[in-house]
Amino acid sequence: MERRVRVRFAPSPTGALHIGGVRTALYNYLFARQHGGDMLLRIEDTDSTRFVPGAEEYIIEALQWLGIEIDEGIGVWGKGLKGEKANGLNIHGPYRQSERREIYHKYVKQLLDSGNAYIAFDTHEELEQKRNEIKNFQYDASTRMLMHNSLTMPAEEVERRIKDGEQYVVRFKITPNEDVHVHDLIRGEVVINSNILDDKVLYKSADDLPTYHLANIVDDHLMEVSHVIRGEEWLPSAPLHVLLYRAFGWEDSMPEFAHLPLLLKPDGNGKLSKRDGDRLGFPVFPLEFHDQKTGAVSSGYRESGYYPEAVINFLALLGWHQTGDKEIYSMEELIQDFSLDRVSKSGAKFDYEKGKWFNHQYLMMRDNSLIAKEFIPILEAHGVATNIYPMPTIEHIVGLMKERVNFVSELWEQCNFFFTAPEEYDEKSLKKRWKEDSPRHMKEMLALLEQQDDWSAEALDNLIMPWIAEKEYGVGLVMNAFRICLVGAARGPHIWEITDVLGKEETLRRVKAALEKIG
RNA sequence: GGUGCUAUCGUCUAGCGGUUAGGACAAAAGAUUCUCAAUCUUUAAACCGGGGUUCGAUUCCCCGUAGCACUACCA
Repeated sequence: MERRVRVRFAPSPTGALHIGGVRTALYNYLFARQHGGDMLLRIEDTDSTRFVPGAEEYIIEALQWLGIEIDEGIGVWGKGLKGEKANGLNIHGPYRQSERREIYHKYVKQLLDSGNAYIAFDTHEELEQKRNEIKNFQYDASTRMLMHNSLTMPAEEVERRIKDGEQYVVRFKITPNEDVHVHDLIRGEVVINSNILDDKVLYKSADDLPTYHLANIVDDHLMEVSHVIRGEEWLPSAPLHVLLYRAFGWEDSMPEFAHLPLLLKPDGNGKLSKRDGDRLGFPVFPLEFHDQKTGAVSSGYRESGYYPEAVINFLALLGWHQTGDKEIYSMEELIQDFSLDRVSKSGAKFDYEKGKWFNHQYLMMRDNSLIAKEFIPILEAHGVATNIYPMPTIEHIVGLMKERVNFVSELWEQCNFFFTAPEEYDEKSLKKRWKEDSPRHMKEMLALLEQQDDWSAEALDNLIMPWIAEKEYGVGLVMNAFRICLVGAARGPHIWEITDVLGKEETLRRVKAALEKIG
C-alpha cells in the first residue's frame, strides 16, 4: 500500500530565507504536488538564542510571492485551502516547535526510560577542558564514562542535582561500532559507522527545548511525513536520525530521505552566502530583508525587479534537469516533470547571469499591458505626468523596448526620450554621427517636415528617403543626425517609431532645439 | 585531523559501454539595420589523473587528487 506523500519545509526563523532554502522549499512543493500529497510548513525555533523577530512572517510572504503553496502548518494558503478546510488539515499542530514542549517531554522520557538516552551535567567549561585534554575528543561510548552524567553517578545524585535546579542536557546513547545504513533517493545507499557519531544532545533544560535532531524526528513521525527532502548539509547526521527512529521503534514508518546538492558561490569555493551577494552585487534572498537588530537591509529578488516565475524557473534548474533541452518551465510544467532521481548529486555554482536571462525571457513573454502597469510608477518617479499619455501609447513603448532589457526597472534609461526631450547630447554619438553638414541637413529636413500633414511612418519614409536619395546625402548620415536630435544619442528603436510616438509638434521642436544647442 | 558526499566546456547541464560528446548562459565573429539593442548564423570551449573490467570506456569498479559538507547545549 502506497503511503500518502507528505513533505515539509522546516526552516528556522533566524533571519531572511536563504535562496538555497527557497530551492529546498520548491523541490518539496513540486514533489508534493506531483504526487497529490501535502506540503507542510513547520517552524523550527528550537534555538531560542537565534530567534529573529519577523523571520516567520518573512518566510510566509516569500513563499506566497513565489507561488509555493502551503497545505498544512504555519501560513497555510493556496487554492482550495482557505478557511475551514485549511484549518481542518491542521490536525498535527502546533507547527511551531517552541509550542510543542509538552510533546517533546514525553518522548525524551521515553528515550530515558528505554535506556537510549541519559542525563548529562557537564558544563561548557568542563567540555572545553576535555577537548583540550583529549585530542579529537568526542562525547561518545569511549568517553561518556569519564563525564558527569547519569551513567556515572548514582540515581539519587542525579535526582538531587535536578531538584536543585542544576542545568542538564539529555544525550542520545549511541551504540558503538555499528554500520548504519541510510537510503537516500538521490545518492543511494550511504553507510556510516556509529563510532563517528557523538552522543548528541537531544534536549536542554536551560530553555526547556529539544535540539533539532530530536524535534525533527518526533515531528516528522507525528506529522506523518513520508519524505524528508533537505539540504546536503544534513547528510552526515542522517544516520543519527535513523538511529533515533530505531530507538523510538518507528523504523517501519521512517520517511524516505533525499539530500539535495548545495548552492555554491559563483566564484571560488564554498557554499553561497549572504556575503557573496553583497560582494558580487546580487540578491541571495527572495525578498528584501530588514534586520531589526542590526538595521541592515539585504536586497531581495522581488525588489530587484524579478518576476517570481523567473526565480522559480531559474532555481528549479539549478540542480535538476530533465533529459531534453527544455529550459523554460512554468510551475505547472515543473510539477509535471520534476523528479528526485534527476536531481544532480554535485553542488551547483550560482550563475546569476543566467538568472537575469530567465527574467528577460519572462519579460518577453509578458503582456505589454501588465508591463505598462508596472512601468507607470517608475515613470512617475522620474517626474513624468503619466496621465497625459494614453495607456495604449505606454503599452506600445514598452512593447518596443522590452526586448532589450532584463527588468522593467531598466526600461527608463532605454526609453526616457519618449517622455522627456533630450537636454544633453551624448558626446560619443555626436562625434561619430553629427558631421559638418548635419545642421544644414536638419534645417532642410525641418522645412520638409513642417509641410507634412500625414505623420504616419509610411508617409514620412516616403517623404524623407527619396529626398535623401535625390540630394545624395547618405541615409546613415541624415538619419543618425535626426536621431540625435530626437533621442540625444545614437540609440533607440526605429526612427519612425519615435516620430510616431512624439508626434509632429514635438518632433519639430526637438529638431529646432538641437540645432540651437549643438549648432 | 576524522567521516561522508561529489567530479563532462568558464557556468548550469544532456549523455545511463560504441556519439563528429548535445543544449543553454556568458564570450568572440559575421549578417541585418539610420543607431543601439534584439534577432539569425557561425566560432571557440569539457569528459581530473592512474589502474582495472570489457572487443570497446565519459559511462561500471578500485586507488589517487581536488572541491564541498559535517564534525556545537545551531539549524
